[in-house]
Parts: sequence; structure tokens; C-alpha cells
Amino acid sequence: MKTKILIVEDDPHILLGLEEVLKSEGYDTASCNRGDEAVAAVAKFQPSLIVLDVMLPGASGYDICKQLRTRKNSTPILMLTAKGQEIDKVVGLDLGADDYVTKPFGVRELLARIQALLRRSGNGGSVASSSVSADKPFKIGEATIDPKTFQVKRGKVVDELTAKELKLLQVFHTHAGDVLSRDKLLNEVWGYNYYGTTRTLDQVIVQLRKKLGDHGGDPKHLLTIHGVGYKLVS
Amino acid sequence: MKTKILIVEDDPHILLGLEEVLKSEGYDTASCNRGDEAVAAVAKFQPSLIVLDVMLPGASGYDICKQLRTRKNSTPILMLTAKGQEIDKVVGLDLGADDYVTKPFGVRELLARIQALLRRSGNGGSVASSSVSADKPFKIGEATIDPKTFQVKRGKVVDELTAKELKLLQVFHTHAGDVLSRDKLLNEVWGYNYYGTTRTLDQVIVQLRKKLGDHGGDPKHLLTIHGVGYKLVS
DNA sequence: AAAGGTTTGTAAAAGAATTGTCAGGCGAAC
DNA sequence: GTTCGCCTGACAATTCTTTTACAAACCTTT
Repeated sequence: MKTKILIVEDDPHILLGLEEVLKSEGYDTASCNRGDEAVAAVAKFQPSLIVLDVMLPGASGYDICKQLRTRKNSTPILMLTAKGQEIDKVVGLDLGADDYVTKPFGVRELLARIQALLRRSGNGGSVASSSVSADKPFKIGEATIDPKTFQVKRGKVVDELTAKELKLLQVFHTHAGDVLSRDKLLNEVWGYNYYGTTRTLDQVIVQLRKKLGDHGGDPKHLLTIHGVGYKLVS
Repeated sequence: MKTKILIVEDDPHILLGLEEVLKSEGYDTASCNRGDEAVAAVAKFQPSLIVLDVMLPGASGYDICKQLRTRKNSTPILMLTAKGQEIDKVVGLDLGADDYVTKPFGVRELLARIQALLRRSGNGGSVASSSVSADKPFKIGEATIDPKTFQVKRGKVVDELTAKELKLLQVFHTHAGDVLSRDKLLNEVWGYNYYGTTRTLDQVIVQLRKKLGDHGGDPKHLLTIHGVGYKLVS
């Protein structure tokens, strides 16, 4: 699923430019051009990062920072400041912004800083950053899956899992026994904006069955529910 | 019991901000605004971590570091430095600070570093790597890595490691077997405000594979997890 | 139960994306 | 100025993902 970035900026010129750049980098963007709408926009869009201009109609970037932090929202904030604005305070402690760039800024620098912030907050990168706590190994039939090592073991046979395969297995595991529709699975693993009219899911299922030793004749663990989806039986 | 953090900082503005942020994160804080009172404050409060400004009335942060370490106090120290101050020496060997952030700093970066330090010292969370054993030699396959000499030996072949290479190896070693995302590795080795490209990491991996004798065909020790990161198999 | 239309299984090809590697460049230390 | 570690850009190589294609399985309707 794409990483979501909210841009709060009133200058339409800059806003459009930013959106274009970020989208071309594979981010999902939303925008807001008034300060007093920003907090609501954050609540609605739930971005992984906020690019926030300081000078805004309605409420200043400073205010928005404070409000968000007061509400225990810890979304990383990258401030856009004009030269000469008081950046020390911006990035300083009261306000809770995480970084800033000074206008006019280079696209390259902006992207680098966005990446750095996302990396820091653990939302960055691409796939399966996976939280530490939910990484306990689990069993499916004879096979043991260890998310920390991306491995599945059956006796002495050890197979490596790809990111997608692991993700899918984890989804199955957290809903063990339930029938999961293809849509549901696609949404969970591929994200809510995946437009594949394809057999991609089946493909991964095949691979998983092989690695789970569930391949020949009739599967015992990854069961097909014809016309609906699949379900996992441990 | 809450983790205790002592803040040594004379600027009331920053001090208050710090206290607020740390308390809202669930830490127990105490503070001290004079350098010459800091050592006593440490003895009294017995914090799990010290946030220490460099510029202080009474005694500098450098001095305090030295004094504490001389007294065999190994409480993790996070230094606050202004831009341009000599940070190399701070974190370097003599002084014994464990990490630093440069003012102005983002809240998130500060918290990330505090958590990292606490984690490292075993007071924070999961793994306890203990600073004592950090310098002990360890093996990866046929190769023996000696952190004290920055050398890796395979039979009669001896290679020198650079700082980055060693650091990366140590991170791998403390999480041996686990898949480490590129983000994680960049954070651990390059720090929380590194804006470089991710190509850099590959580069170091290449060098390490060569020095570990893991170079041709398919690597046996530093394994690539496509789309995620790497993992070390001893 | 057979026919017909769908849905799924599977292998192989095509397409994307990520990583490996090399060569060059920059800056700090010597 | 030279050396050394470190970072970057470019391109090749690799790997994963998606698509394609067709056979097999399934369900529904005769």
C-alpha cells in the first residue's frame, strides 16, 4: 500500500508541484489549503507524514503542530518555512515538528528528508516492516513460519518466503479458520488501491502451498472456497 | 516503574519543552540547570539515561561526561550540541557520551535516539546486548571479526574493516538470523537523520561480503531479502 | 448425468522493481 | 597534495510480481 502524505499549503503553484513530485515518487497524496482545516484533514486522511507550510490562512503551521501534538497525534511533520522565519522554534521542542526545509527548496532535498522522516518513524520504505511484537513464529500443519527470518520450516526442509508470501500468510494466520474473500485478501496484502484483474493471488497461493507442503492432490491447509476465496486451517 | 531520565540543561525554554515531551512519553524526569550540580544529581536521581547539554554554567557537558565515566558510572548519555560544536570528540572515545543530537532537533529524532540508547543498555525493551561484550570478537562463517582491532580474519587472510563496515556487522551480529529492513539498518548504522541514498548500504554489503569470503555466486552469510533488506546467517 | 459457463490451478513468459557492481567524486585526515 | 573512507550515479544482473494461456475443477442448468 502506498504511503500517504498530506500537504498543507495555500500557494496553488507550490501545492501542485509538490503533489506531482510526490505522486511520481509513488506516494499517495492529499492536500489542504487552509490552516484551520488541516487538523480535520489529518484525522480524515490519516497520512504517514505531513508537509506543512508555516504561513497559512486560518491557522499557522505552528498552531497546527501544537494542536496535533496536544491531541497525541505523532505523525511526522516536515515544515516548509520561508527564509528568515524562526526555524529554531519550529523544529524545537514546543512545537513538535520533526524537520524543516527552507523555501525555495530543492526537490531532491525535500524527497530525501521525507524519506528520512518516514524511515525514522518506521512507516517508510516499502513492504513488511512488521512490528516487533507480532513477529512470533506460528505453525501451519507441519510447517513453522518465522516472520523474523522469513523462513518456513518443515522438518529439515527450509524455504525462504518473499515479502508478499509472508504478508499473505500472516493475514491468514490472524484470521485462521475464517473464510477470506479474494477482495479481502487483495486489500490486506496488496492495499486498497490495487487494480489487478488478475490471477496474482492464486499465484502466491500456489507458491505458499508448495512451501507449506500442501501441494499435491487436495490441500489440507490453504483451502479453496470456490467463488469466494480461501481459508486457512492450521 | 517508569524509566528515569535526567535532563541537564540551562536554557529554561528547552528544558521545559524537553520535560513536557518526555513526560508525555511516559518517562519520569528530573532536571538540573548547572553543570557543577549534574554529577550530584545523577547520584541522587539514579537515572537510566542522561540528556546533557554541552554548554552549561559551572561545568561543561564534556567535563560531566568524563567525571561520570571516571567514577565508573555507565549511564547512557545523550549529548545536546549546537551546530558546529566538536561532536566527534563528544562521542569519541575519551569522553564516553553514547550519542548526540544537534540543535535544533526534532522531537521525533530525540525520542528515537533515547529509545535506541535505552534499548541498547537493556533498560528499554527487547534485547540486551550489554556494552561490555560489545567488543568481543565473534565469528561469521569462517571469518572472525575483532571489533577492537577492526579486523576480520579468515585463516591467514586478514582484512581491515572501516568504521561503517564494522558497525554494520555488529548490528547484524546482535540480530543474527533476523531479517533487518534497509530502514532499520540505515537507522542503526547511519543514524536517524541520514539523508543519503539507499545505494550506500549495498555498497557496504558488497565490501563486507568480500571481506567475509562471501562474495562469489550466492552469498551464504549476508543474505539478500528482496524488497526488504538483509539477514545474517552465521 | 451431461453440457455449458465460471472459477481455479499451474507453468511459463513478460514486465517491474530491486539489488550488485563499478567507476568516479567529494571531503576529511595525513 | 595525496590518501582513504564514504557516497553517488549508471548500468547490468537478479529477483519478484504480474500477466498470459490453457487445462482442470467446480457449479448450475438442462
